[in-house]
Amino acid sequence: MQKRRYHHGNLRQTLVDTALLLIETKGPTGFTLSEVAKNAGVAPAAVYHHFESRNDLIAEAALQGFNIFAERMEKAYNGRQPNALHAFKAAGQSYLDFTRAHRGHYIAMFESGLSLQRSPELNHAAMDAQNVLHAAAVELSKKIPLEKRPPPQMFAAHIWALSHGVVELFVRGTPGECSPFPAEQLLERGMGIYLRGLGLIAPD
Amino acid sequence: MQKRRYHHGNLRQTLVDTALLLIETKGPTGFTLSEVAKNAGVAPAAVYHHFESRNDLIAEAALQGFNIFAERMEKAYNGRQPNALHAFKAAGQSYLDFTRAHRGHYIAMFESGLSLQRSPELNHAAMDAQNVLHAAAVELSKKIPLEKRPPPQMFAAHIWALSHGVVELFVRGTPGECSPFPAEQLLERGMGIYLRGLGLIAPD
DNA sequence: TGTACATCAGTGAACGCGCGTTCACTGATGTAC
DNA sequence: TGTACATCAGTGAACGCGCGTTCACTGATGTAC
Repeated sequence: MQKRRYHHGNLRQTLVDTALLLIETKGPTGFTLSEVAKNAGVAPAAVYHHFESRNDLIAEAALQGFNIFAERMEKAYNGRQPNALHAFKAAGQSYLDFTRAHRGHYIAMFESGLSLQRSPELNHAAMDAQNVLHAAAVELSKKIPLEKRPPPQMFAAHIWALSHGVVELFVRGTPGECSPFPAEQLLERGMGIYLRGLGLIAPD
Repeated sequence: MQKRRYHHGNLRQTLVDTALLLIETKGPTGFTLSEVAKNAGVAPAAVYHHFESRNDLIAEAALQGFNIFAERMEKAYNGRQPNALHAFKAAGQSYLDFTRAHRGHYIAMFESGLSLQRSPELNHAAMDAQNVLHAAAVELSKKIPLEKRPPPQMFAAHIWALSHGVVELFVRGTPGECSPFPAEQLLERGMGIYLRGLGLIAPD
């Protein structure tokens, strides 16, 4: 690491990364602007050259999170061609992977209490992520007989809710609960049972 | 309302109720001890005659929440005899009802970040609530052929996760998302599909 | 029934702290001529 | 190539604020005799 100069060069992203680290260890309310600045080796006031406020910094972290998230889902979905069913399940599992690999982002996105309406960019990024799952659901629902086909948005919502619930209850310590089963297995089998209920997997 | 006397008479519970109201409007981090005291018409220091700290007050709110929650689940489950399937679904739905009717409690329980291990009573109350669902799952799983029967704890976890996910994503404003469907319907149909996948509902 | 007194549940003023934010500033950089 | 200068990205000290908590206190209550 070369000697610090007066001009940092990449302070904005450094601040985001530092904030993410702090969020991971202290939660969205535990981290402070001053501490972010200190850990980045910079005066608190310097932050204001790059962000309007503390919340603006969190929002940027969340924004980057949604982008990474959408990208991962997309990749997971496209990678496992040609079987649409496998691809769909892979997209669900990537939800879990993401929360593990990007805890800070996840917290900023879903547990920091910031509104997705706070900026058009943020809202757009969130929608993008959601749309990957929607598109996958639309694709998959073509294989369900028309008369027993639920709206694709609905079963995308089911899978999302199941994934999110598994994460909140059994991955993150939120209620201090430890799972009786590994989260991956829990989600995998949950999705399996659900998809069988839709008639997408043979009853055995 | 009669004139306030020097001794309140029921301050402890009043403080809890006041805190719940504040939590509902401001979230678990937005409410302050001083404000609770003020809204209860009492000096901040008075709180310390009833609670050790701010967190202790939140924990009491959460404790009461788990008790109410367990009671409701129990009632929903027992009420709809004799059909075990209906009873199970009712228990799931009561999760949703509870979060609507007791938003403050719900937030204190699941979104305040306090550990369930902080006191044996709290932990016990949380377990009680969970056990209602477990017992229901055990009962219901008897109707599944042995070889395709998942551990009852697992499918209790699935239902819990699904309910929790629906609440977090589509009832509470957490990600600022508004649901494309009413939450009740979403959960109802989600559980339906899942239970069909288990072979507990005829494929129609 | 009346009095003395221990106990309890409040008061109100104050504290130390650390937060987010502002301010006038200064050092470094890039560009026009 | 050298100089003047506008612009940018930092500094560091200070601010006002409101928080959780503590303290010595006082008024009300209940009980023993």
